[in-house]
Amino acid sequence: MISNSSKYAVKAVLYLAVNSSEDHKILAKDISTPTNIPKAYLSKVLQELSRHNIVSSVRGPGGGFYLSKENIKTPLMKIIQVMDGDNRLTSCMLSLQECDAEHPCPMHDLVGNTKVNFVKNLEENTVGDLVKDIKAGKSFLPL
Amino acid sequence: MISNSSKYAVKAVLYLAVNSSEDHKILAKDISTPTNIPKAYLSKVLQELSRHNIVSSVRGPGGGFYLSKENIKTPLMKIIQVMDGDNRLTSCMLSLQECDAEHPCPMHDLVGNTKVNFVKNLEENTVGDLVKDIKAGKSFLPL
DNA sequence: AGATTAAAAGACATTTTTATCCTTTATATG
DNA sequence: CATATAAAGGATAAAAATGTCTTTTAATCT
Repeated sequence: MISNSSKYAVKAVLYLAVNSSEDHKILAKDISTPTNIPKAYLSKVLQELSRHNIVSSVRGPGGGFYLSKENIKTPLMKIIQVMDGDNRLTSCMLSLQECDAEHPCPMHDLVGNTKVNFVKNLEENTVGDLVKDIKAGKSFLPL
Repeated sequence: MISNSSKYAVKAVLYLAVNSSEDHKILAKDISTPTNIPKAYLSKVLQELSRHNIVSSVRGPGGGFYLSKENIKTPLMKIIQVMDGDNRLTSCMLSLQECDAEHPCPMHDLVGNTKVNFVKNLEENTVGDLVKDIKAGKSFLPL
């Protein structure tokens, strides 16, 4: 569905959203351990996320990763786009060029609405929205 | 969403469903050309599909691939399961073990219903169902 | 300034996916 | 039976995804 890298990215961002702040930054290794994401690979993921302003980072002593107020407003879709590219979720199920509602491929209607809803949800919901659910006990990040 | 191999598989099966029959078998290379699937790779895909009774094949002169009456009843989900395994579409968005309706991960509800519907559609619809749509002009396989 | 800390960056290794090529086996036909 | 045909099977190659390691850069603190 989405790549491992995307899963790692979402997990790490949510972990930061729940546990970090501008004055409580978290080291890569301290995200790696509770999330079970290999440290070196996670570092690469965080680096990429940082480059796209999805997470914030500071080097040196007292440094680490955290989410700014801006970062928290990131739509989930952006995380997936950065890690997996634009096409993985949105492209035609058979990778045909001319596939749309008027000229659907054989799988289009089968998947069409549900996929569109899915992507819409990812675009409309931000990191902050998910954190609200976690804090309200509506969903769980087992760490 | 689904792998390239799955896309190739669905395309090839639909091509056979529309163009072949037990007394009009089609060679791998004659599927490869119109579908733009690399011949050698397609052969591997067809081999795998044949092994799982999703397509039928006969060797030697006059041989080739075709779909039997039974083959046409194959649910689309089976094709994807054979090529991509069981988990790609159905597993938790964050690959967490304990993620279900009662104990949802943060992305579960965001995607949950739409994903369940999607998989249900793939399970309920067969190759033959898609062919009906194609023949009725409701969808298009551009070949 | 020098030492230490931690992310950024680059190089490299492994695994999986995608793709190609060559040999073998089954089938049909002269 | 010999030959040609076409899928099955096996070996190999290239590309992408995943994972690791080392060096460099930026920041902090004596």
